[in-house]
Amino acid sequence: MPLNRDQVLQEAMRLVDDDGLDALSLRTLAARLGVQAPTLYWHVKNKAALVDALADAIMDEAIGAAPAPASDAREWLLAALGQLRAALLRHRDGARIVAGARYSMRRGDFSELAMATLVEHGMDLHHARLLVLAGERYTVGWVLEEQSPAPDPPDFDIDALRARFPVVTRGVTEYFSVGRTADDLYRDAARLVLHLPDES
Amino acid sequence: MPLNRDQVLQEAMRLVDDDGLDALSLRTLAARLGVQAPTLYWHVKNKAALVDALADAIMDEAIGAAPAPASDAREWLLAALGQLRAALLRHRDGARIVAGARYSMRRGDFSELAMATLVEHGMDLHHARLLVLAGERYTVGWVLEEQSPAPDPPDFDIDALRARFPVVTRGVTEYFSVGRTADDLYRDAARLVLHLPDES
DNA sequence: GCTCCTTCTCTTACAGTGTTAGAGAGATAC
DNA sequence: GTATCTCTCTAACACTGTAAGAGAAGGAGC
Repeated sequence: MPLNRDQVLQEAMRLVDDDGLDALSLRTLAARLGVQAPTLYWHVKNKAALVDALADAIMDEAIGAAPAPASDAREWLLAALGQLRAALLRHRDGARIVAGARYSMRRGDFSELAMATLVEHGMDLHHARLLVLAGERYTVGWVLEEQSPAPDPPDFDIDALRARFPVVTRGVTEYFSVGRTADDLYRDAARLVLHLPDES
Repeated sequence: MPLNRDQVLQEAMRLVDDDGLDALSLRTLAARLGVQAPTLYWHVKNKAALVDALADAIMDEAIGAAPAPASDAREWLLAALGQLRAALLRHRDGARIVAGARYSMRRGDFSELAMATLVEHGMDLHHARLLVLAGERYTVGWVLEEQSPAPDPPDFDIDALRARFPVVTRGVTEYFSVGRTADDLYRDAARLVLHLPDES
């Protein structure tokens, strides 16, 4: 049975999940599919289009996981953005893939869904747009940072950091000292962005 | 007179500004400096370190342009983030460069400056941290999107977009129909993120 | 003057990348 | 039985980052 496009995309996603976006080469992908590299060009226009398709797949997960309309518009948006973050985090380099996508209609689909839902809840168009734009870009920027690999020991001198960034390190220890998690941090900052009442 | 590291970085930045990050190869950079590619390894550890240095340079511009302490803490942060955005926009692919930097102390310097200023203004540590984190990541995510090249005509069918994204396109036309600019959009959304009173 | 050492640039080479051109196998349609 | 379509192949090109090591130029110490 011949190879098909879906298998290519699926295996590409697996490769990225395993070894990261930088490890995605057409030759190694082809090898995992038991095929030669140029064969992939039958199923996919080029590498950029392949990565765009991965971005679409990730955004599809986010859209599919979007919550049902809730009582409060802003709470709904927070939940939707939380699902976006979860979809990005689910795949290694997910934020980089989505942020780097050239032509992704799914990005627009997510915005459309979010704005339409807010407007349905009675929010005016102007505020819905600002809120969705801010929320999306905040979230992508956030996960981009979350997924960027931590420096290794030689460059990671905790004492030097404490000396150079006293206020920041105090803020970090203050935040996490009471058992809060990285998820809490995203959510707390997101609530701030979306003008939702403090919860912690 | 021998080449030195600063000239390498300066020319690398010029190359990126001219032709984009994807056009930055050690061979073309070397050619512009009248030198062979491996020579660059004397001045720079490797290409990743070179890009990190570019990120540092961009962040230095942002830090150097940070405003003097103002009367209102949040207004100050808005101005500082505006300068961050300006520094990113000043260089082609600036946001990609900064977002992709592996080991940049300057990122921390910016956060430290921002948080320290907010705390000096009397804001409590907890809120300063959330606000700075949200503001920075929002801004980087924003400019990342701003700098991603627009699709070319074949893929850019305005009518198809209007049909697929009715609410979004209505929002876009509503916003820009009264003469507002892309700068306004960033600022309006940023004021929302930072809980500053609406200005437009 | 001579030697040593440091600083900087060179040539050569390697293994890997995305991508194109075009040949060819295998099934299907007429 | 021939033509067509679908899919995979081989071979090659131009390019990438990077390593190894030779060699030129200049100053330091004697």
